[in-house]
Amino acid sequence: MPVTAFIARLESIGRLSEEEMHAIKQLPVHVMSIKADQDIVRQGDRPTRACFVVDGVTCAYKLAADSRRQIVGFHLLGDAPDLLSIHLPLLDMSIATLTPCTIGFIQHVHIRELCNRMPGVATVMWRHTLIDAAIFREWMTSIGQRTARTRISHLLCEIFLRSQAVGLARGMKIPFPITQPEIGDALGISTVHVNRSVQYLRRKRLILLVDGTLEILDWAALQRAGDFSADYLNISSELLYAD
Amino acid sequence: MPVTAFIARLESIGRLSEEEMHAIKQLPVHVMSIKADQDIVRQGDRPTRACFVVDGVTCAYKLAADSRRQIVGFHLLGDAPDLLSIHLPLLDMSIATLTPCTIGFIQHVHIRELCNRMPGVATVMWRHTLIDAAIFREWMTSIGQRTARTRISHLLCEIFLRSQAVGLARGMKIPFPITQPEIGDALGISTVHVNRSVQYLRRKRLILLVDGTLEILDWAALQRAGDFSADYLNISSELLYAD
DNA sequence: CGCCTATTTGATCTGATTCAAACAATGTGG
DNA sequence: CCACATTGTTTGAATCAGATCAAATAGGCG
Repeated sequence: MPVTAFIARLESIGRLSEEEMHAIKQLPVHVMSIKADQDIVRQGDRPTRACFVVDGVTCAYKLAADSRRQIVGFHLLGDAPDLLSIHLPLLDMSIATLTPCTIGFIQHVHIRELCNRMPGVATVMWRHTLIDAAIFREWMTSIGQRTARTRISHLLCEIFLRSQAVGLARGMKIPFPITQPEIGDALGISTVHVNRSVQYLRRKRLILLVDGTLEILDWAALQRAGDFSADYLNISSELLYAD
Repeated sequence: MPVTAFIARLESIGRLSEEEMHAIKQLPVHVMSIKADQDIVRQGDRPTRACFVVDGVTCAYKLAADSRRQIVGFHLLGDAPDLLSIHLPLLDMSIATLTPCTIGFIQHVHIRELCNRMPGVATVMWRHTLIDAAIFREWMTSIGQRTARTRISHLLCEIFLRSQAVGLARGMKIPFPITQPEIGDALGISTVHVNRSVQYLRRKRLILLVDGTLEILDWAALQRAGDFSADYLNISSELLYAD
C-alpha cells in the first residue's frame, strides 16, 4: 500500500495516534510511475494535489537567469516535496524525478479537511515543512560559507542519515543515484570541481562512491570534513545507528 | 498595543475572522526593549515562547566552522522569527537584533492551544513559516547561482517590497539599517566586495543608499539587475504600489 | 575626546569556473 | 546484436570573480 511510505515518514517526524494513522490511510491516493528526469510539477503551477515519494529520488529546483539551475532539495522515500502547496497556492519551484519514480498524489481538499478535523495530523505535517526549512537553512550556510569539499562532505552526511532514517541503509551503504552535475547544481559548484572534490574524498578514504552506491568508510572523519552536525535534521535518535 | 504588529502581519498572509483576531489579541504578550546586536535566542536553545518584531530589525544566523556567520533571514515589523520553535523544540539557528528593537513574546502553550482550537489561526501561522521557507529557497538560488551584484540587487528588491507590504515605505524610500558586513554575511560575499558592488549600483543610478535609508531610483532596472520576481514573497497585490 | 564599528580604496592571491576533450556507461532504434 | 546517441565521469589548461590582506577615512556614541 503506497501511503504507508508517507505514514512511516510522518511517524518519524511526530507521534500519530491509531485513529490519525487510520484516517490518513483512508485518504484517496492516486499512484503513478514516472520516468527519470521528468518534471512532476512546475514553478508557476497552482497544483490541486500534493505528492509523496513511494519509490525513487526527486529534487526541487529553481531556475535563475541564464537558465542556471539551483536544486533546493532532494526527496527520499516517504518525503512530500510539495506539501507546502496546500497553503501556498502558487508554486515557487519545480519538482522533478532524478530516477524512475513511483509517486503518490493526494488532493489538497482532503488533506486540508483532515488537518482541520485532526489538529494532531496538521501538527505533524507542519513539522514536516519546518524540517524542510531547517534543511534549507543548513544548505544556505553550506553554500554561503563552506568550501566545495566541505559542502560535498556535508551533503553526503545528510543524505546518508536521511536514507538511514527511512530504512534505505545497509550498514554504511546507501543507494546514491544523484549524479555529479546534480550535486553541483545543489551546492553551487561546477561539475568539474565536484568531480575533483569527490576524488579527493575517495583518495582520503572517507567514502566509496561507485555505481550509484555510497559507502561511508570513515563516518567520524566525513562529519568533520563536512562541518556536519545532525541536529537540524530532527531525526529521533532511535532511528540512527551510525556511530 | 504591541500584538497589532503581529496581527497585521498575519492578516497580510491570510484572512482572519473577527473571532480569530480577537482570540489572538487575548494572548498574554510579554514585551521587551533590546539593544542592537544582542542575541534574543541562541542555536541549541529550547525556547518555551516565540517572539515577534514590534519595532526594529532582527536577523537569524547560523555559525559554520571557523566561526563564519551565515545570516539566513532578516525580520521586519510583525515578523515572527522563531515561530517554528512551537513545533521544532531544538533551535537550529540564533536570532539577534540588528538595531535597537522592541520584541513581543508569547508562550508556546498558548499558541498551540489556540491553533488546536482555531484551525484557521494555525493555517495562517503555518503559511507564515511556509513563506519564510520560500524566501530561503530564493536565497539559496541567489547564493548558489547569482553574481555578487545580482545577489545584492535581489536582496534590495526583497527588503523593499517587504518593507512596503508592512507600511514602512515612504514612496520609493525605506529605512535600511542593514550594514554592508551584514549584507555580506547574508549573501556569502566579503565586505569589501559588497562595498564595491553597492558602489556600482549607485554609479549606475539604480539606488541611493545613505544614512540607513534606501531609495530606489530605478525599480525596473533594479529588478532586472537582481533577476528579481516577487512571486515567492506571496504578498497580496493590494499591498504593493511599486510600478 | 577617544573608542569602536562601518565604509572605502588599493594590491595581491586563490578557489573555483570555464573551455576543451577523452573516455565510460547506458540506452535506443534499426 | 550492433551502430549510434546521450549522459556521466575524468583530466588538463587557462582564466576570473571574488577573497584576503592592509590601511586610511569617516561616522556614531558613551
